[in-house]
Amino acid sequence: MGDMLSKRRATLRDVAKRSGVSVATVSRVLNSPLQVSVTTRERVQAAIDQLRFFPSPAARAINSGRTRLIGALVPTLDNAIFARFLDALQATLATRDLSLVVATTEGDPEAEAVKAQNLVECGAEGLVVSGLRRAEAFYVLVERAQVAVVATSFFDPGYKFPTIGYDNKRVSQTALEHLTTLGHRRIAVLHGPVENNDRTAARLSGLTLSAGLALSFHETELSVRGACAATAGLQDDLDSVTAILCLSDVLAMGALFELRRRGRIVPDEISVIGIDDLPSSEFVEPPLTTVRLEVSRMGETTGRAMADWIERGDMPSALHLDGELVVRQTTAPPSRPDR
Amino acid sequence: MGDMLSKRRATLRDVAKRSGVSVATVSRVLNSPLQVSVTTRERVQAAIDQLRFFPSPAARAINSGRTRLIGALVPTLDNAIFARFLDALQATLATRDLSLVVATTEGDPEAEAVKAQNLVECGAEGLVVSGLRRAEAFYVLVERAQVAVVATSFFDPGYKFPTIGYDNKRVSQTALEHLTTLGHRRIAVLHGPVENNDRTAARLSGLTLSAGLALSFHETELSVRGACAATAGLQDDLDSVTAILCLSDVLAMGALFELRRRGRIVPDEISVIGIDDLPSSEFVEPPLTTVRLEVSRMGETTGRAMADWIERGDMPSALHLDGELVVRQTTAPPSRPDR
DNA sequence: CAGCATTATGTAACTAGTTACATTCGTCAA
DNA sequence: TTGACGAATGTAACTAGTTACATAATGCTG
Repeated sequence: MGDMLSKRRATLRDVAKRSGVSVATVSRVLNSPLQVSVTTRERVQAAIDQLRFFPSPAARAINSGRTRLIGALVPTLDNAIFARFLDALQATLATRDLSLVVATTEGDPEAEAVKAQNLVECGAEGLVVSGLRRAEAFYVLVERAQVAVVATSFFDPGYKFPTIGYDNKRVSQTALEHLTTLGHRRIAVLHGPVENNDRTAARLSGLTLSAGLALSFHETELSVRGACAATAGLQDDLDSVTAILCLSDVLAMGALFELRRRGRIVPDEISVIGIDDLPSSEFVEPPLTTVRLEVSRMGETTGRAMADWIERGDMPSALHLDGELVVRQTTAPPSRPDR
Repeated sequence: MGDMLSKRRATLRDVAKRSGVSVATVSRVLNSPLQVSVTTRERVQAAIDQLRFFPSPAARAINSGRTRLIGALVPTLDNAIFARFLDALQATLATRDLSLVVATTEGDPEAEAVKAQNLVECGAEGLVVSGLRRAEAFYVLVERAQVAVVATSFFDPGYKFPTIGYDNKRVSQTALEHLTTLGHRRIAVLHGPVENNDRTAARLSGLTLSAGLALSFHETELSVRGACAATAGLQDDLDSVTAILCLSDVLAMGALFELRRRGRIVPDEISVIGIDDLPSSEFVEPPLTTVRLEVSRMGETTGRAMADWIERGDMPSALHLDGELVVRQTTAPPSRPDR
């Protein structure tokens, strides 16, 4: 035994020396063992085991020019939507032997640019971002580092990068139409912060005022707690309104909770609709009517698109995913149609 | 202008040639600009810009011996617990200039070992795993690649790797004690799959039968839907039992939902307690009594521990986090104390 | 103005692998 | 016996950076 010398990690050269062959042969044992005769192969393998040799990823990367790393930039992981998206993205990339590096941005484009720089510096060959607002620094970085970029969570064929996602404007329209079709005319809209969240902005832009329609907008923190508070803050408005349109399910849950606390019966007295369709949306009381966005499909699609781009060089084209209205039990015609 | 030559990415040598200095000088401009005179610095910078030079991460890594990458292996991202954990972990690592590579294992140790191999091959200097069961291949890998490993989601000072987490046994005992203190004696226990989930197993092991205590165990898929079905399946048992102890909040939510559907009043007719304290646990109806596990603190702590280990070489010691009983409104003394 | 310190820059040897090309050796056919 | 071929292996030059050391150029002091 001669392990005592191992202060430093063993290198290819060490293995070569110990087994009395050249570095090339050791490299072959690692990468194309069949090219090496059985006897030497075994000898080299023994040396590898004895020295506990492990090839340096960096050295391999420098030769192949590949890191097999994809970076993802999302506002937060602590949100079922992004978590599910990343779960699917990671799984899909894994099937293509790509690993996923994640960074969170809090929705701030400047932070995104900084984190993107980090990701690229640690070797990301491609970046997945979400939302449409980028900082200037981001474009500079992409130009410099020549990384592939796919933007998700929205759809816009005219965007600087390929986009994979929903037409957020249309999605909120779907929700609104459902309410208006039922006969609702005076509707409160509950939405998360518009600042740094262009998906919210896009969804809002879908809610245009048509004749006889009265919309009141209420911004709140994007959380159950926030939505509770906002619903509580609606106060008297609550009486003048027959439905609450929540721009995401988390908010709808808060609204439902607060309405129940105040003894308002949903959907008899007031209707509620969300957007997203979280796993738990089906299980709140009453089960939530919502517009389903299949984020895990978005994740898969994004993963495939990115892998194809990186691997085969075919830059993906923008891909539109459709939101699907899921009618459950929180919406009904207004009890006292007011118009 | 002379950009037309840029078929290949520009290297340090290219920049050196173009600006008429040596490679060392270019390297200095990049890493310690103050050592270079203003005039040459500007000249070099100009060349860098013109050639759109971007230093190769791999080449840097090979010299520094550092990749600044930490790998995390979790069963899934599509679970608020792990997502929050990773969110905190990522954020903490980011403050130490480390990036997080994630891989999901579905709780399968074999899959974990394979993914761990991938992570190490793409350069991870440390691995964060969760749960205590490892595949043999995992140990071999760690030995070979000399990576730092921190195990989370449980606490065991005698474990092969430093552990950061809860004493799952004690956590479930806390929940059980709360119920017994209230006077419950006949309790149904709802838990997720034991296979490939040692946290569940540990929690179960905390539920020892003491005199006069009757526990019935019911395994189900770890989801709201699964818990609904399981609760429905309880059928007649439901009458003989005064409380349901759910080994995680997701299950408790399913139980609550199904109980309401069946017209059982919680906590008057039956008590329910969970473990985890999800963000929404406070907002279900009625608000869920549970044992809070601060996974984001676990994430922060793990991040710090890992960074210290990697950076300063101090291997962390096992760290125990306490679960905290949060009494809300789903538990009460049994209405018809049976004994 | 010599002497010496300081600053700026260059040379070349590192990091740890991969790989094109050259060499050696044995086998078989002519 | 010689030439050809293929398999096995070695040599050395790559990959793209960093850095120890050497050298040149400048400034300041005595």
